[in-house]
Amino acid sequence: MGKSDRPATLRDVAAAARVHPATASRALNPSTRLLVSEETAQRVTEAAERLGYRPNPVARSLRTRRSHTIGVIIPDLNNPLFPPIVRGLEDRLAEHGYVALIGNTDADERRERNLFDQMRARHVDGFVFATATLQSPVLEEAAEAEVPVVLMNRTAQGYPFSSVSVDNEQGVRAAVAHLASLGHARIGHIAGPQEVSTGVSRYRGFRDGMEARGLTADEGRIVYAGGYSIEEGLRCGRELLERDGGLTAIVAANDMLAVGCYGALDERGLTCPDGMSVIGFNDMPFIDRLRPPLSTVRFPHYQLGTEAATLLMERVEGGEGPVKILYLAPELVTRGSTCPVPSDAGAGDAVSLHRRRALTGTEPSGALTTDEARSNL
Amino acid sequence: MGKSDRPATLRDVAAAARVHPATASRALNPSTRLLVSEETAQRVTEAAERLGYRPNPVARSLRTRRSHTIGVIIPDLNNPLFPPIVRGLEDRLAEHGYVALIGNTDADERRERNLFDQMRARHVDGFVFATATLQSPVLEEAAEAEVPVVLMNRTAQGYPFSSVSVDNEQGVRAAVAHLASLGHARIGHIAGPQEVSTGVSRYRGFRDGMEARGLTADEGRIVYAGGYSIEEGLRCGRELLERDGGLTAIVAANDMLAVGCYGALDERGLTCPDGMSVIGFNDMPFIDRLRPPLSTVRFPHYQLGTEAATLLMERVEGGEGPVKILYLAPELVTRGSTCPVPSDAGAGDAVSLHRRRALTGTEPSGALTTDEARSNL
DNA sequence: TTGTAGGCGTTATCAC
DNA sequence: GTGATAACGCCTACAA
Repeated sequence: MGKSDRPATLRDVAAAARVHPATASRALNPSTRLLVSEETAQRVTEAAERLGYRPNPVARSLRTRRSHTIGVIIPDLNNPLFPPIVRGLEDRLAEHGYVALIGNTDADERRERNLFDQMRARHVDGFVFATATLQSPVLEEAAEAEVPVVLMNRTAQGYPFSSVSVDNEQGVRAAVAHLASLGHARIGHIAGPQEVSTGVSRYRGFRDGMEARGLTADEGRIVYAGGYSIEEGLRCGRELLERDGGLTAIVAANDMLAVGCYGALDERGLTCPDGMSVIGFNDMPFIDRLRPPLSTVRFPHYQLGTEAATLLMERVEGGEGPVKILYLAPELVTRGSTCPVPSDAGAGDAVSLHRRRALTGTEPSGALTTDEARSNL
Repeated sequence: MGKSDRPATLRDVAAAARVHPATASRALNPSTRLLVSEETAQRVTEAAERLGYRPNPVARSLRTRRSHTIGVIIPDLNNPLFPPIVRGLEDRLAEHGYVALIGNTDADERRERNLFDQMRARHVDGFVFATATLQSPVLEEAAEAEVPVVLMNRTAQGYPFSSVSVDNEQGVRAAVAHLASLGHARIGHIAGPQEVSTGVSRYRGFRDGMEARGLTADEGRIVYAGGYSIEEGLRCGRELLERDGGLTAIVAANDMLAVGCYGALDERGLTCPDGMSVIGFNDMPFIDRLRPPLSTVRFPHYQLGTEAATLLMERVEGGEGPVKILYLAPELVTRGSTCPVPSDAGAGDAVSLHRRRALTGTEPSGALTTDEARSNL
């Protein structure tokens, strides 16, 4: 180990190995090691070891214009969906020697712009955006600057960015099919914000899913949330219940909205699922411990992060290459928040309807799981 | 804005302002601006503005040996307790122009060591540790290296580090007092890991709280968790229930353990709170939505983060100064997981006991809150 | 008040 | 294969 209090520098190593610093640099750098004789390379490596040499990443960055740092911009780390995603991202980045700088926008465009500028100033080598909106000045700017970008969870069209997201249409179609198979016909939708891809595609999945079952997706039974928050879920849930229309089930565009919706049901004295079936999207951590455990659409959070990191690394390290649009398959998880429609309220006997569906084999596309085993751990 | 594709450098600004780069540097740097004439300072600032000049932080770091980066080492971002803490930390750091590098140890000492080394290699200006154990080689090393460190949430003695944590004893004493006032006498404890300060001090709070009420903290009613996980809570809960001993209430050293304990109750067919009162610690996000909503001990998560950041900034920017040990006050939050002991099981009528307490004014120290208003949002 | 010079630690580009 | 040199962009004694 280095005895002096100043950490060993490349010069020190070079001196100890009796070579020029440039040679030491070559010997220590995997990609240039072959330029130097095996013997001296050995000597240098040894000296480095002995002195406890650690390359100074700042100096290296200055020279190579690579910070080995990635900017990750998300709406809010407090949303339980993001921690596992971020961990996947960080773990995969770490394998490549990169670290993440996390920024929260709180869905504020100004904050997002600000974070982007700050991170650019810090010379990050690329960005992962989990905040894309359909029209986004920041993405525009990123495209112009030709900085490597990957979109995660949310997508945007018209940009030359790779992306990883979930097949939202399929997920919501499966959710609707599940409700339909339980006999529900009057199904409401708390739609996500329509300036965000997930909001749009889940809305589309809802309409398609209804249509596929011969049900009508009445606009009177759709309320649009301004954001994916519990508060908005509460507001929209209230509005749906006020409008009434004999709803027996609600498809929320994500779990946070579903949680808010639970609150609205409570206020009305309605119990879930007997009084109203509710289904969410994301299967975020702890959502299986609510009262009742929420039926929802799951996707692999951690993998969303790792895949995003991999796509970005391809861009950052590999240079040019095809833009990739990656979708992860969702999976319906049925829990306690959905049940057959009460026989007096539905358009027929739920159980027999259920049987009929099962017989005709019209089960929803997409995998289906129950997780009784998991729900108590 | 800069027209060339290469970002403007200090030289460019100097050239545009017709001064020497050194002068430009002085003019742009707040702390040296007074060394330059107001007129030229003006000219330089203007030129910088016009060229869209952004100082290169990498170059600056190389020169000043300051990365304006802080290493934050936590057990696991997936623990819902940490996101709000991390946000507080990041927000406060951002005010000082610093950013955080987050590292997760998963309670693995090797990973912690590794993260510490990686971050040191990246020349972070300081560390926040939320992973301190009573005997910690990494902290030892940090102390030797004289790198600024602040301990957060968990503390360790014998190190010259400032710390922010919660008055754990007081919190648990309040929890015990609450249970006692409900008539509980045979109270069990799922203790946290005893190599961590929170585990020890909450255990101590439990013993003291029992004693203060004239109750016995029987070791037979205490089980020690190996970590703050749901799994360990489940295991310890099972063990407590197997041992039996006529428990009517359980104090868990944190919310995760309490959640696991819920699972153990389920297995036994016990309902909470009638069959068993349970109380946790942390009031982590979403814990108020469990079935039943968990009574727990709350502390301000976000502020824990901001205070840690402030303490670290004092060290990093201010240099020497007194070590500060800061405690945040906890607050008991009573929800649906605690109720009076059933009259046939307890050592007397719960309600009358409750009344007696109320009359004699022996309420627990520490603030007490119920959050009916909050629980449904 | 401003300019000069040197260096932070590394690597790219020449020569030899 | 190795050495010399310069440069990445900035800051700061020191000199003028």
